[in-house]
Amino acid sequence: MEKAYLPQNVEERLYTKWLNDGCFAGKHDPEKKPYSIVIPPPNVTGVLTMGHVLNNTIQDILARRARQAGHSVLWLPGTDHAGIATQTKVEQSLKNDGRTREEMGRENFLDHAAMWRDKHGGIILNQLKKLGCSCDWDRNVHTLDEEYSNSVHAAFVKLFKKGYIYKGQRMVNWCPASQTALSDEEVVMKPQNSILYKIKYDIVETPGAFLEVCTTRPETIVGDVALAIHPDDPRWLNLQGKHVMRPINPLALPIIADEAVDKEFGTGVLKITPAHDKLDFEIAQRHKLPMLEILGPDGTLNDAAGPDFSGIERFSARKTISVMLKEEGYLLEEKEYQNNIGFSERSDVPIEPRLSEQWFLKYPRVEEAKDAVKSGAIKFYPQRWEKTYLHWMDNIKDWCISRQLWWGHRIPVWYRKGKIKSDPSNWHVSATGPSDPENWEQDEDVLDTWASSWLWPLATLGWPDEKEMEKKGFDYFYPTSALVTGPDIIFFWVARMIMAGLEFNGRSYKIEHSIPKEEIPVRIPFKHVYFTGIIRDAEGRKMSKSLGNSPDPLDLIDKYGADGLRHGIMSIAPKGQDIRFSEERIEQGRNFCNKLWNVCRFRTLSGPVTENDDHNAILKRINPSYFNDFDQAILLRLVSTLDEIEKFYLEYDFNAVLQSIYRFFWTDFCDWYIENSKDRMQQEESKISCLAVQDTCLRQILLLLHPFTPFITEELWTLLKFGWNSSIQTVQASSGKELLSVLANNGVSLDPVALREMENIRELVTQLRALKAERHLSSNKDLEFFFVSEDEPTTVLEKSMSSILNAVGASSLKRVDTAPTGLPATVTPFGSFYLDLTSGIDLEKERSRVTKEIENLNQIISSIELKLSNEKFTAQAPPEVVDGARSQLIENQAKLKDANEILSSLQS
RNA sequence: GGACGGCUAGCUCAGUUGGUUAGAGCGACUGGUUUACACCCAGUAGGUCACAGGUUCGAAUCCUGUGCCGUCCA
Repeated sequence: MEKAYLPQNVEERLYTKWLNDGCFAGKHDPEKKPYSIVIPPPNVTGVLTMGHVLNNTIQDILARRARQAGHSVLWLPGTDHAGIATQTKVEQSLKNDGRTREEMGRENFLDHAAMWRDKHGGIILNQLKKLGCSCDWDRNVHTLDEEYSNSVHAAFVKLFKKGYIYKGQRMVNWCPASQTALSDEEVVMKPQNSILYKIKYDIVETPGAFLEVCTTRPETIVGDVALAIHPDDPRWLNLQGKHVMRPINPLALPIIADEAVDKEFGTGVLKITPAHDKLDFEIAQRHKLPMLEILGPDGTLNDAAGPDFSGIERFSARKTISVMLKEEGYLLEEKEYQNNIGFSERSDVPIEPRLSEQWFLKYPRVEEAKDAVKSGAIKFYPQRWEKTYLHWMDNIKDWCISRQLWWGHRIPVWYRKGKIKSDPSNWHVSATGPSDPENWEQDEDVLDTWASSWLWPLATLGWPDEKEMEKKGFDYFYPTSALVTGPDIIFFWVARMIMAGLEFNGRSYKIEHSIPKEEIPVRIPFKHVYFTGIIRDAEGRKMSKSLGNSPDPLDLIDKYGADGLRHGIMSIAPKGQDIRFSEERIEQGRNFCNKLWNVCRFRTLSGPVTENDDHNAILKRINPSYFNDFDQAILLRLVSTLDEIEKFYLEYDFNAVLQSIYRFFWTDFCDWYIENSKDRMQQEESKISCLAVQDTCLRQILLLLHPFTPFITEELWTLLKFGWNSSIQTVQASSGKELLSVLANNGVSLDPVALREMENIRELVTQLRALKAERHLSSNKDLEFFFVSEDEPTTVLEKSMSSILNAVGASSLKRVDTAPTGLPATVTPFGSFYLDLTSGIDLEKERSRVTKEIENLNQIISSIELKLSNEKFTAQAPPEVVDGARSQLIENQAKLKDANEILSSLQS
């Protein structure tokens, strides 16, 4: 074996082997329990980010652990088409060649975009392979695949027939950059430093009188159709029936009263621009006011804004108009004002509320979707995200699902040529289209990408095609076991998938029928949702391309290995908390792998590994006559570690799992057990037995680690011959109970007392090492210690003497009747130990050290005494706590006595 | 404005229904080529558990309030 672990020698070779062996195929196997996960589909043209690394490592851990547990596992991979993002990129590349999509035409553009996708797409899938992800690649799905598209269309048609999809002229969030409508969820509110303009509107009927109106958007004045005031406002009575003159493009506008006006804002008078503001639109509808549209789709003012402004971009129009108002004396005041403006999530430009004709979806199964989570049919980890989910569900509004794009699923609605489009009797709605296509034209719009990916767990398993569902094992794998995703898409995706699952799954699809409660658990798309944290940089900022603070995971894999990266990222990912990334942690992941490699290497150097191929074969080599406290203690720790880890997995507490493995492996096994084994390797019989215990531990360690670090564990599994020609992938770590019973079957029983004794020995060794280290004698192995002890702890000591001497680096521990004077000493669970030094002792320094220890003990003792003297404590606290305090008092008093004796031995 | 999360050692974080002397890793410092591992080993220092009240025999942990940081919603 190499002296250091070299992942590049292992990872690619093993991954290829796994693929060739078909280890990751999700098969319908009635003998096994199913376990399934669908990947949150990344953007097909995206590249791997640290967020993906975290998210997919977790999924791989779940998949691999389930495989080890004997489940038939399906981890279904795929990508989505990311409508706006991809189209924007493709259009940008066209623009660089001096072309536009409009001049290419829809068909050509889509061909071009598909080619572009095939060229740049799928990179991320190969990156996931590098990371070791055990996806069933043969099942890879893309949202624009024909089959997937069929299910998107089928869902649309079903919902349309049910009356849940409708077309309407509504206020929508318009993105002037991508020139499409967006859903409410795609709008990000940002606080902005704006200017609040106070503008004078002359009252037509009363010359010289005027109203003051405040607005941050003076450019919309040319779209004003009225002014509004609250009916409770006392001024309203005087103004009833009167008109004001619009200061730009002069026109007499009515003054109206509406309860929606905020009396507190500005002057309490609101200008009504119905085509460009949500509230104004509602008010205008109530008062039957005209809709005056003054902005075009690209955010420039149009002809309706008048010849002075037509063609001017919205923000320069704002300047132009405010200057005009000022010059003409209509601008009364300008002041700085902070308000929230909606920005397009994609293009990062302010969205424009715009009146347009769009397709909307009334969400199905809202109540059932809430119930599914409330009742625990779907569990969120951490649970607190339920609140966020339910709050959104409580305030749910119809979803604008049409997008003015070409890249996506075209809406399956056709209009009869030459007839009025707005009349539904001229519509054809079907997944396959009309039989006489020459007489129809299809709707120009495509669906929101989320309106395709909300079907992900259904459609990837073949829904709604019965044959495909059968082939893909729908009934076997659905509902999926767990979903791993970020809380940032809880509305976009998680909530919508739940509703889609409830709506579409089930053979008994009936229109307008509510779901019986008992059907909820079979219709839901997943049982558990695990929300990861968001990866931030060392300063706590989100990782982004523009900041350049995101490391390339592939570079990290080259540097530290995929296992190192996986281990590192999992070690810094606390449950449900955001994660501060630091490369040092990944380095530690690599170091961990190297440590594992080396301890296994040491194992191969210590003796043959020929009898390792099954658990019993290993345990049979344990010889009870050479089975000592060290063996007892490490196996007891192994048992408790196995139990602990099982518990942590149930809570999806991966961080705790890893910590638990780390402590057992590094501290208990390497630092104590292996170190103390070295002594026992001298004799053949004790060596054989000791190596059997080592192998027992290593075997479980590899099994436990395999989900986290699949490559190195598989490699070592083979090198230590734990499986006769078989992979680690389908072998499960024992539970504590199982291990105890299999040990018992092989004549090994464990006594918990050993663990306590081992703790005492550890404390002794540590103390003696410290005594040496403080005097820079740690490399000196010929030192002797004297010790004074009142009771007879020596059996424990004698039993482990050579290991202790080895660990401390001493030639002997000699019991003496009277304390030697003038020697550095320490109090241990086995009495006072004196370091035998003939020279170089600084008595003053020794005294101050012991004095400090005495002070510390006194403090502890007095606090326990205080506690015990409190009658309420002894009466009310649980007896075991009181007893604990008492025995602790005795222990510390004994230590104090020893320490005092040591101090007096140091008086010259 | 509302909701949620965080504040524990220099840094990153554990700390399970309140119960012994609050832990780990990294970093710092000291020493070390001991039959695997310097990607390592041994040891040392380092904490008013954000702050203020309260409940309790007992609070990092429960309650109330305040402050700061972050996220989401309006």
